[in-house]
Amino acid sequence: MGILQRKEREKEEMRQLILDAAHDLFREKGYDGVNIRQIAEAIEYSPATIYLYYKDKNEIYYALQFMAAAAKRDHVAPAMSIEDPWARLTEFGRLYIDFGMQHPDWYDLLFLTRAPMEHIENQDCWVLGKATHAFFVDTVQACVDRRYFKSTDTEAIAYTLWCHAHGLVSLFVRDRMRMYPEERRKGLAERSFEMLVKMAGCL
Amino acid sequence: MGILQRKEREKEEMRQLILDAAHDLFREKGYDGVNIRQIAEAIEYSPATIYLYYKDKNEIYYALQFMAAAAKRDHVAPAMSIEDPWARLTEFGRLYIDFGMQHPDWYDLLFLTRAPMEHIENQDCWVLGKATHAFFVDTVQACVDRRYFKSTDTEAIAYTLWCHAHGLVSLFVRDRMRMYPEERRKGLAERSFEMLVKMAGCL
DNA sequence: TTGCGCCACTAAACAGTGTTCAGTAAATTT
DNA sequence: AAATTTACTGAACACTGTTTAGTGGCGCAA
Repeated sequence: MGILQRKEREKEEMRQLILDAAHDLFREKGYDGVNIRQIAEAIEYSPATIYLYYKDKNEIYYALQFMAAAAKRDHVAPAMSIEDPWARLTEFGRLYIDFGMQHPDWYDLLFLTRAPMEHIENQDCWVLGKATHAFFVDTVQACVDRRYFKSTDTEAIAYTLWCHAHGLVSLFVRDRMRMYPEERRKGLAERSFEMLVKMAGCL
Repeated sequence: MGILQRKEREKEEMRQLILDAAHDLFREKGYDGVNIRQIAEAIEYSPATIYLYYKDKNEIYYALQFMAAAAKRDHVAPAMSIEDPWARLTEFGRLYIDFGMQHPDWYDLLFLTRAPMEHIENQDCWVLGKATHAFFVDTVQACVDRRYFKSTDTEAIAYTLWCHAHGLVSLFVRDRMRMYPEERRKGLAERSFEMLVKMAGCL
């Protein structure tokens, strides 16, 4: 039954080929600028062929979103092995923001596009995101246990920190910092993060 | 020359008619769900007529965005007359978040759609936004002057507060709070805001 | 009043999307 | 070798935003 296996492998390779092409085009032209015909041309197949491997454009979208979630997890992974909860938390925050700044398109895909997780098809991405979030909350909990915060409302603390990091990145990614000159934006973001770290002790 | 005046008035009325129809459809179906033909049908004119009054769909978009900016300004206006800077700042924050929660579509239009302000056509909206932001920064400055904060970095303080409020609203608006059960999300947001207010004294 | 020109308006088309379908040729099975 | 299944495609469909070539009526000069 080697033929079936080969076919299965070829099918998977084709799915990956499509995804890689979509990914390249996406990074080059931004997400909205890519259409099915462009992907088809990139892999030298007809547009209709794409639909033999992905149900619709959304499925490609979801697959890319999963890639983004994995990339984010890998980006913040170094923080996970830090022993001290407080150092782990701050480094996690720093890396989270760093990821958003370095990969605005992926951050956008993960957190700024409209409700893409409502479809069951994208559960993989959602599971990954929940795992990362759980790790984050656990770290906050560890800090709470060691009395790094005044408050013991772990949930609210975690959410407040997340709000700040997400707000910071998304204002940057969606270009809502125009009142500050270009060259000062990153510096301002860094000062704000430092400020939050100091302030967090008062939470 | 009353005829010219009448024509001018009719032209303006038509522009408003289109805008109102677009606005209604937008609130009903969300922004992406509305197209030119639907707007045309709503006002009982042909699609081509729309283009006699607005250069393209973006111009309608910009006009709606301006309406959203005005609605936001009106929503937070009550805070502006509060004497005490600290009370003014907290009430301003509360109303800002309240606006986002009550009008997610408008908030989306203002702060979450991709770089809509890069076009000169939408300078009106931008001017309005900058004015509101300047008011916000002035209030923070007044608090700094009265030593409500430890830090004297007005810019960073203002930005940090904005990040939190914006992050809070946008996580809510773009439905990224799925790890919390529906009925607890608003409560969590409120606890987070209260926490920030307390924490702000440590900034 | 009459005829000319202008102006608001539109039907129909165009170009670009995502997506589907009938047909084809090759690979596989019988 | 014949039958069937598979992988693929050209051409179409339905739906976008937008443009164009008119058309009919209104206002104005004669």
